[in-house]
Amino acid sequence: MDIREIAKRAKVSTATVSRTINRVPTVSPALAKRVWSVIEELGYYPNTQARALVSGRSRIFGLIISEITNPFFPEIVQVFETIAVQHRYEILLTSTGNDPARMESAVRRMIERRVEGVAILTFGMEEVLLEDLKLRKVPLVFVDVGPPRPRVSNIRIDYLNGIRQAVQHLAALRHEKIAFITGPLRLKSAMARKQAFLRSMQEIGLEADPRLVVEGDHTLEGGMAAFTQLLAGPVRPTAVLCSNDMTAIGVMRESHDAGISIPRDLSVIGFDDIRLAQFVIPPLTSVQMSQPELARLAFNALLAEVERDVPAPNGTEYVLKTNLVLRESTGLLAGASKPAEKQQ
Amino acid sequence: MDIREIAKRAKVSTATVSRTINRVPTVSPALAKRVWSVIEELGYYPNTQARALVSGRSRIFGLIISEITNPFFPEIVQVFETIAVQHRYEILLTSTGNDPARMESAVRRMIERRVEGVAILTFGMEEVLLEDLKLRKVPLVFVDVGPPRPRVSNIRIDYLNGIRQAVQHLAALRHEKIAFITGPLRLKSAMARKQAFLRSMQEIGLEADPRLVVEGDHTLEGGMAAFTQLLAGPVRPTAVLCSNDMTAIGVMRESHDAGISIPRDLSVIGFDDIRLAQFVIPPLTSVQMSQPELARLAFNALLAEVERDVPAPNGTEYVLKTNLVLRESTGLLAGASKPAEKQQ
DNA sequence: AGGTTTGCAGAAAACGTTTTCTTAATTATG
DNA sequence: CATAATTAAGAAAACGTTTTCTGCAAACCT
Repeated sequence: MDIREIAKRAKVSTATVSRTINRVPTVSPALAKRVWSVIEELGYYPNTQARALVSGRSRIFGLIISEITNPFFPEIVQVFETIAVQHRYEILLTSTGNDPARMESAVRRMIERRVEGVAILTFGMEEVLLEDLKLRKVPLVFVDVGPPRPRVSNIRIDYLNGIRQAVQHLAALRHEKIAFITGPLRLKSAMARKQAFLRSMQEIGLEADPRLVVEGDHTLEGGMAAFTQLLAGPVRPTAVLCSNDMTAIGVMRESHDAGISIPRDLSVIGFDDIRLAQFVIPPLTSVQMSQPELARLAFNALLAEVERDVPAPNGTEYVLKTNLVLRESTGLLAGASKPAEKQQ
Repeated sequence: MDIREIAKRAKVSTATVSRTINRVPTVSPALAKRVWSVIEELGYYPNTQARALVSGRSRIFGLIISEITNPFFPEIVQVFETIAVQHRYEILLTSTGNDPARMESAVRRMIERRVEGVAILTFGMEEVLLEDLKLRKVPLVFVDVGPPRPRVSNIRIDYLNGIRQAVQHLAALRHEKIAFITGPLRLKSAMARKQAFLRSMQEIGLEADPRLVVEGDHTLEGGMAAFTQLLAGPVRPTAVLCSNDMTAIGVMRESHDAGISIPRDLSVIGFDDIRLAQFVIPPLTSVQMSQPELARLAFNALLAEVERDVPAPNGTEYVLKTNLVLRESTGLLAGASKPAEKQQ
């Protein structure tokens, strides 16, 4: 059943049916009513591929993430999808596992489906592979990529704000031996978090002991391994800041096994503030990077680019703040006396 | 840039280009080589919507799940997507939150995109809304829906196997006051799990105290609430079996706050065996329902239906087994003596 | 009243492929 | 060697829409 069938039964041309469906105002109410009633009656749904073909608009956005099984991403996907549906867009989702081969295949498939834009939320693994997309003038939005280029927008995460709060929070609790477990350092975002940590330490005159900075991989297991490594090292940290929440949860898991009590013997801070952070024991203090907000920014960046009729010379830069949210995984350094007492 | 451009430059007809791309064997190697080199040179990617339009095959499957933020689903999505890509299919993903309105919109969008099949993994919220799909003869695969119908396959979960193991495991540890926290009972799957529990209890002559069966909602918070309700009740359970892992994790969280030690004071068993179950403290004993396997079954069911040239009168029924996996959240009833001692 | 807008709706072209139909050239057959 | 069968590749139709182009009638101006 197609538009011609509708046209025939409503005794109008296919053009009129098309105009009716698309609510073009020039079609007279009488005809429109007739057309709609036939459409209802036959349960006709227009064929999107035919529409896309002639109109040149697929109404599809691509969404590239690292791993859907990483709890950081599902909420982003959820929000992105919800907004997309509201705007009558469909989304083509791919987890690439940060694997260049899979990224390439994803990009290719998206081009073949003629997506109108792609949000790349892999936090720093893009660059190389996306030439094809740029070449085809597909609007893109990245996280943490350099300065905006034509049709390429950027969401800059203000890591420093939240991480500084975290470091200062620990310092205020008298911690000085503060460890940092990084993410995989080939990710720009992981590098940026590490830099923000180092800088925050320096700002308040604390030495960031290189032996207390170890590399993780943003997974729970990676967090466990990294913490084991810290425990085996020469300096025992009293607090550990992690590049993401899964890492922090790994640390909590491992320290439980090692009989280290949180927050009594060790303070732990995560990053991302995924939902699960509220539910671990004890609830995890974390630097929040709002996932819904990130999804919204990414979608709107694409939409703005698509709907712009005068193409801007460059994409827009958006900024996402980060903020510390206090829970129960941090505490006063064991054995630290209160300042008042110290002064006496 | 389109197929005609390629044809012109390779000095062949568009038909030949099309045949080359689709690896139709009748095209001579010499021509094929010429065509491919032009394709490479120009970086040409075929337009999927044009292909779909004329061939009548969209190479898209729909995947409807309850909530992507529920940790049970991401792994399913992951595996489903991976297999789909291998078969050159794309997937249209929707979380419906079990909301009929969202389900309806999802179905409509999928029909408009002319999906070739839809996997509905909502575990028992389908029925009503899918008439449209059935009407259009779209192959479907459900979980836990009744007997197979034309073009509708079914994955039957063998709940009893795993739940019986769980109940018998608890019984073997001398538990008798075994509570059960259900899922939302409007889900058929939740009902089925509850029934399997009741039956397993009965089989071994244990009374399932109705006061120990409370309704949860398959969320962590729901688990906390349900357990609180149990604690406030007249009978204190020594073990609790949960309709899914998130519920069980909620119970663990709540019992920690209430100073109840697991497994010393309380044994807890989950259902699903999501990855997180291994990482909670203590690691959660759970009834495994393999998510990768489920995803594979669902995809293959659709693929089989699509590739069948003689349409079978009915869809196929697949069965997914469940099995208990032991970890550390279950233990001998406090105060129970060993059987040998008892007999002395 | 005669010409010029304006408004509505149909006819037909276009979108980029696949696929069917045709044709020309080659190979097999008696 | 003539004819039939086979093969390779081009021409053209088809897929289901949107959109441009046309045409006609009604409304508007001097």
